[in-house]
Amino acid sequence: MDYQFKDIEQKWQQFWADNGTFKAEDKSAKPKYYVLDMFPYPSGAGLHVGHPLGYIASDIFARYKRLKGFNVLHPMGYDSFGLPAEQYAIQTGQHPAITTADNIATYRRQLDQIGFSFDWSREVRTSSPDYYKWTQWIFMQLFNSWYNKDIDKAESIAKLVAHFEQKGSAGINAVSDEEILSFTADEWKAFTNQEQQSELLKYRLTYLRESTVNWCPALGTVLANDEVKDGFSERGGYPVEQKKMMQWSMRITAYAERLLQGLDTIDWPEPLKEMQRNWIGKSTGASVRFPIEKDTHNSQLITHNFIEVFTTRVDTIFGVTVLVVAPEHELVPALTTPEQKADIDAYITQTKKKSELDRMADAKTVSGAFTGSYVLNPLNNEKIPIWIADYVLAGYGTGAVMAVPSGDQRDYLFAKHYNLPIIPIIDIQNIETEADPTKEGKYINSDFMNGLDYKAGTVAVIAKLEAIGAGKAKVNFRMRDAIFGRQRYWGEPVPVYFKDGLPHLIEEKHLPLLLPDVDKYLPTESGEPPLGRAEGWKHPEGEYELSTMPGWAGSSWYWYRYMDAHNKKEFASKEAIAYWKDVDLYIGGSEHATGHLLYSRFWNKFLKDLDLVVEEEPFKKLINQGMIQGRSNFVYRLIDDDGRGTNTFVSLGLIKEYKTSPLHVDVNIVENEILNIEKFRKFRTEFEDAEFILENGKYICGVEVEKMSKSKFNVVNPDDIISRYGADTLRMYEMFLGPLEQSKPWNTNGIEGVFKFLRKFWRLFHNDAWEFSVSDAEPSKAELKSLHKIIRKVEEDVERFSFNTSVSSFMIAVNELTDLKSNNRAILQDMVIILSPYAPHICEELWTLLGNQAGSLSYASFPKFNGAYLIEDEFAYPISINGKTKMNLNISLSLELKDIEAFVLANADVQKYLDGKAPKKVIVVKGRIVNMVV
RNA sequence: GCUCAGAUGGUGGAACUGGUAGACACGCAGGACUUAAAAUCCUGUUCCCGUAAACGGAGUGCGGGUUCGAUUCCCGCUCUGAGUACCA
Repeated sequence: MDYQFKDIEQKWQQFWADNGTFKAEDKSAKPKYYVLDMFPYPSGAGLHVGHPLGYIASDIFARYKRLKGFNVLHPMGYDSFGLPAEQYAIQTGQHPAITTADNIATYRRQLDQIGFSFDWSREVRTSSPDYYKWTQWIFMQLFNSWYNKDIDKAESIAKLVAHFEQKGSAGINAVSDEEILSFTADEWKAFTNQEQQSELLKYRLTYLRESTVNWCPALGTVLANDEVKDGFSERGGYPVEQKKMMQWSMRITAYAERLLQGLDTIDWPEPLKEMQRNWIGKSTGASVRFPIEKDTHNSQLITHNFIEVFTTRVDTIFGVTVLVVAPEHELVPALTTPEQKADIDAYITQTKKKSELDRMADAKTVSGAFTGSYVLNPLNNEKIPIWIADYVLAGYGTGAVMAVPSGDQRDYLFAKHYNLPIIPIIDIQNIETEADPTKEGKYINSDFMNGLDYKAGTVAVIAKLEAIGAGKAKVNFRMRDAIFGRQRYWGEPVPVYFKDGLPHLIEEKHLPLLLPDVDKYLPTESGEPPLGRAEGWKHPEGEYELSTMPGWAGSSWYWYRYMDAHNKKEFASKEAIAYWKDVDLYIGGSEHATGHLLYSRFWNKFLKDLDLVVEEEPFKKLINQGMIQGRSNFVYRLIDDDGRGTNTFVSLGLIKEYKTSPLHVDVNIVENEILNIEKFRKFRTEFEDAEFILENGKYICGVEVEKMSKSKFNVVNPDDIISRYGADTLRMYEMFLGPLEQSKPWNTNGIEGVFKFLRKFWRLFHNDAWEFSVSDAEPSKAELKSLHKIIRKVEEDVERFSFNTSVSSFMIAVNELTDLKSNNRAILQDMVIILSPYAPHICEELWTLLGNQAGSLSYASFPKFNGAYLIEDEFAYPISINGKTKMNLNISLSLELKDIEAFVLANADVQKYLDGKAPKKVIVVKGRIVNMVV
């Protein structure tokens, strides 16, 4: 029979599902291997052809590892809480659970068609109560923990309480809020329960505090920093503003250093690690306290008598000529003198009006206002004016900087603009036109530092500041604690109720705290989140928390649930975690670099601190698959003399001769840039009687690479490809497209080649009448050579994730075997095993036709490479003169270098090239090349 | 601005530690089969000169360098893509 991909693929997909072929074993003598994909959010649009790219790669790898004798865990699930289902619910009233279930069904059908070897018995859905029970449980563990810096680990809050009871707050080195109390053991015991709980909240790893959040009025919710792009929400593109709110936060900053250090221990793409490093943003410097000049400030309002700054160049402290604080800085009202009040107020109003975008666009304009107050340089008591300016950010460091105009360009521009002094502090500094941030040279104008270099100077100045209590070395991180609440419906309820204004965990036995039904998915009239509408949803002791968890909650631990997906007692059993440990290979997009991938590492480290998991890092190796972009096609509509569009279309090569305007055309009616005119006439009714100006009898379309989207008519659906060519072709073609990690436009132009290859492979097993026919003869030398070449090549390629080159090699091997007219059973059976990770359906079929037990292919052994079959006794040496190849010469590989040289020089053709002259030098590299210099 | 990745035929791409640049595939051109088309098969296909072949020349973004030999290593530049940004 000819290659009937439809029947074959359906048959085997059914077989795998019925027989649980890919079920991973929890106990096995085989070594484990865990291959994970980033699970999808099941959107209503279904999968387009770009989505499966990573899944295909990981599936090939998983199948390959099974053949190599590993017990492979390769699961799939859905990140099914999220905004789109809720937006849809607001518009239609349909419960997000229903939308989500529908979408999941579509995804599942589409995924099944591609023939993935997922162990579906372990499927997880983050929106299922069986799952989010454990998300809530982990939240409770975070609530019950604090970070002990002395042992650099999270510990139970009970331990902290015990310490407070015995020794008070002395000796505690914790990551906490800034305003913590100092108390003795007796004072602690004298606190009311209320006071104690309020104090403990400042230590908990998940805590409640008023913070400035990214509020999106259009979405009615708070967004994380990584969900905001350029002042607009990533989803929907709505404006985002800053707002102060009581919010749940996660103390991820406690793990900043470990998150940074851990990057050196994992095999991830360097750009991705770099993004996390930048996001964590560690900078080493010093914090310095500048005492406020007593006479000038409004002493009634003052809360402390100094301004603290963070600087990475504390060595430049003698160059400070102005202290600049953020307009939002808490001391601004106190520092403003009556004479300057009008200026300051005007400036603050002006700043508030500017959106974040304006502020960025305005980066070059210098602006600011003088408060009228001064600080003193702690090292020489010089009076330094205090200004406010919006180039200083309230959210970074302390919201105040010591400006050194000679060393920092922004400070330089500021000083120039407002005529403030600029003091050079390094002998080789050139500050005529701009700041010079050099660290070379010796200090001048710097008191006791004069003559020292950067290293010695920094040490000296920090020592001095510490001695007088005005500063100390400090490490600062850019990363902020992560906001953990959303004012939305479709997320995990926070397992907390409020009593007397303080949060309390619900009892563990009452987990999961189920998401209640509501009449509408909108905020209440009083502005409470949608959960405020749930009737009778109340804890006996108080009101439940009304926000839900953010999208990243459920995805921050899901890889553990796959290890033991149905456990009712634990998020995963100790035994399962001890066996599967961590993810060996994780494939997904780089867009999660500073979101999911950072939060997951954070939760993992936390779970490790509690000895609930065994590895410090969750994902040993990570690969980013590239984005598949859309490839849009255009037709060119003729414009008439009045400037109106006509119903005539001009082929691409002729548009220079006419006046035309481009128009997106559905890529599914264009093949190799040639428009299918009949289908085009049916594309839209207005084109029914369209006319065409053709070239060579064809209409050629224009091409552009854009994002894949419905409005651009460039979405290619895997279902269409599969019904035309089959899943095996789709799988191989997606790999053939180019290197996995590279972004590339989708282009169906070459798919025929892959389809032809599979037919050619099928034909090796069949005679001219399409009857199955293989020979049991001894394989020939040439056949064995082809086979072992491909064995080695595929092993090398798969191990370095170079799937595109192995597809080429398969083509070469099949071309060679076709030329050899090979139908040798031994050879072809091994070929089937090697190809099966890429094209599993056709291989299963041929495997059974060869007489093997159905379904046993997935656990067959990958053929062993034997180099003996590849040994050659001759090599066609390229003979080059001055590096230019002139001819090839067959020479025995057993010859020594000297003999090769003699053999080459004795050759008549070589002599012709040399024109009778002796070469100056002859380079012979055995098995590679002969080069002569003349 | 900063950080990172990349630039190879008409197209997607290959060349793993410096050793025959353009594998494999698409497209295109010519041919076979066919009443015809589709499908299939064969041949050619980096560019330039040349009727074809032989022969010759150029050639991996640009300009230099190291080397017997550079797509690969080094220096400088241009362009493209991604991330990030008054981060003190």
